[in-house]
Amino acid sequence: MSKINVSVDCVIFGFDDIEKKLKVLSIEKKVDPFSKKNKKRTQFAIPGDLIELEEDIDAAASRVLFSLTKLNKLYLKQFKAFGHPRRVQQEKDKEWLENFRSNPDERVITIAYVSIVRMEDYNPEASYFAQDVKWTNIEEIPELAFDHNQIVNEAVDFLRKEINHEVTSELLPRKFTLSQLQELYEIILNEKLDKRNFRKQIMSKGVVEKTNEKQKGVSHKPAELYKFNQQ
Amino acid sequence: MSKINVSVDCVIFGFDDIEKKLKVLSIEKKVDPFSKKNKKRTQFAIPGDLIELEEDIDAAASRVLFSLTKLNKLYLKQFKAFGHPRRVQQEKDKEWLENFRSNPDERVITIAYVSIVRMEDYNPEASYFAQDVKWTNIEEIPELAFDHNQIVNEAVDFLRKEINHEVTSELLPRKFTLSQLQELYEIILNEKLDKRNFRKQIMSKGVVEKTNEKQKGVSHKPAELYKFNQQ
DNA sequence: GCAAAAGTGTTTCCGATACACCCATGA
DNA sequence: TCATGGGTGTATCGGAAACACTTTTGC
Repeated sequence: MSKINVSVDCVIFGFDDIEKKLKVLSIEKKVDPFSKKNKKRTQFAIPGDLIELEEDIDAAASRVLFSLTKLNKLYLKQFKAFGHPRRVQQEKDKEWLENFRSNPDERVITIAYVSIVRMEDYNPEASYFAQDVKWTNIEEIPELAFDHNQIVNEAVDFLRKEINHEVTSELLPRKFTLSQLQELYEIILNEKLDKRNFRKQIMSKGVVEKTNEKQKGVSHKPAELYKFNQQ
Repeated sequence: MSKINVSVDCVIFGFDDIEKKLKVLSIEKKVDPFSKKNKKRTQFAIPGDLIELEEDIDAAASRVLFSLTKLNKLYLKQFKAFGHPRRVQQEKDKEWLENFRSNPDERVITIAYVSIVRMEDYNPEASYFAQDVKWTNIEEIPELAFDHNQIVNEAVDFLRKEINHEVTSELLPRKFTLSQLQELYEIILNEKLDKRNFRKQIMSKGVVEKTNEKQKGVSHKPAELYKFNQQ
């Protein structure tokens, strides 16, 4: 008999079109479910929970994410399993585990997922053992539960390696300027790109096309609006 | 209470320097531990087993591989978790599960690892529930237990994508010719490479250096012997 | 007319590819 | 002397990178 608790954890990146930042969704966990809200003891984490007995892992990731944040229908991609035997046995996590898990001392293996969304398209709402949900700049992530800081760091590397037009097509309004698209790449990759080279590259891949509309009401030359090609 | 069986499965590639083939290590499982050897019912699989309660996943991969094949000290790299709820509930696997698992009907999530070795450096020996171990050409893999065919296929893709000098440095004798190295790449990638271009590329990366020795006893111009640079 | 971002081409560099002949050895 | 694999260089192509000025608008 060697059955083990298995969880999924979701690193949800948010592209903030206003602040022009890449953020990560974190939940603030109720540590003690019976404490008053204003005398709360809390802890940050990324959304995650145990998977159910007969549940597919990918499905578990979706369900868990929804149960804690009400986010729905995200494309979640598995990127790595984390399973150090004591990854949930640090002092900082003890109280929460005792209040929310039937076997708080037992190890948990977790399978981590990533996704990225346009922040303004989604409105996460805290639910279940999350008492708050928020977006945090990736340079300002606080101490998280368990080994979640490590998971987030590896997810950032994964995202930067895997970025492509399929990813970015979900992160802009339907009609967008090439400068917006470039800015998005710059934010994810955390580096400046050359405007002319970027445009050449995008156009040569043929993934976007002109809409024949232009920006309006900007106090500079209005930009052409583009859209992603279907498929 | 939602604890789940978690296993590791190891896809061990072998580079066969004689036949010049890429192979995969498979075990022949005892299906019924009490049957006579010559009336055996068997089934092929890649080496894998449940992980233990307090065991690190990477450590489990090493232990399980050793327990079934006596292979030791391989560098195993995690590449993906597989967790379809019915991945161990096909008819073909039933008998083995009933004989070797205390809860044969229960789902198992597995975390898959890859490694690659020089076949002639390792001598796998069947052990535990393996009654035979063998190397199979990757084009000739039979039906395997569970979803192991899928796991092997994904491992091949992973290997081809990740091939580099660190990988290949373990697969040749300490002193080798550039033709041997090229052949190794050709076998892993399953495509012919241009001799001059290959040499230029290898030399420009500076990962190998001359030993100032030459092949002996070959009935053609003897080749220079090279070695990998330390570090 | 000024500030602000949009838009646009050319040159350079580098790595990838294609390609064919002479060399050293054992038999 | 012949069969075998070893060893070598150059030209071409294509993508990546560097780089600066003109245009259109709102104010």
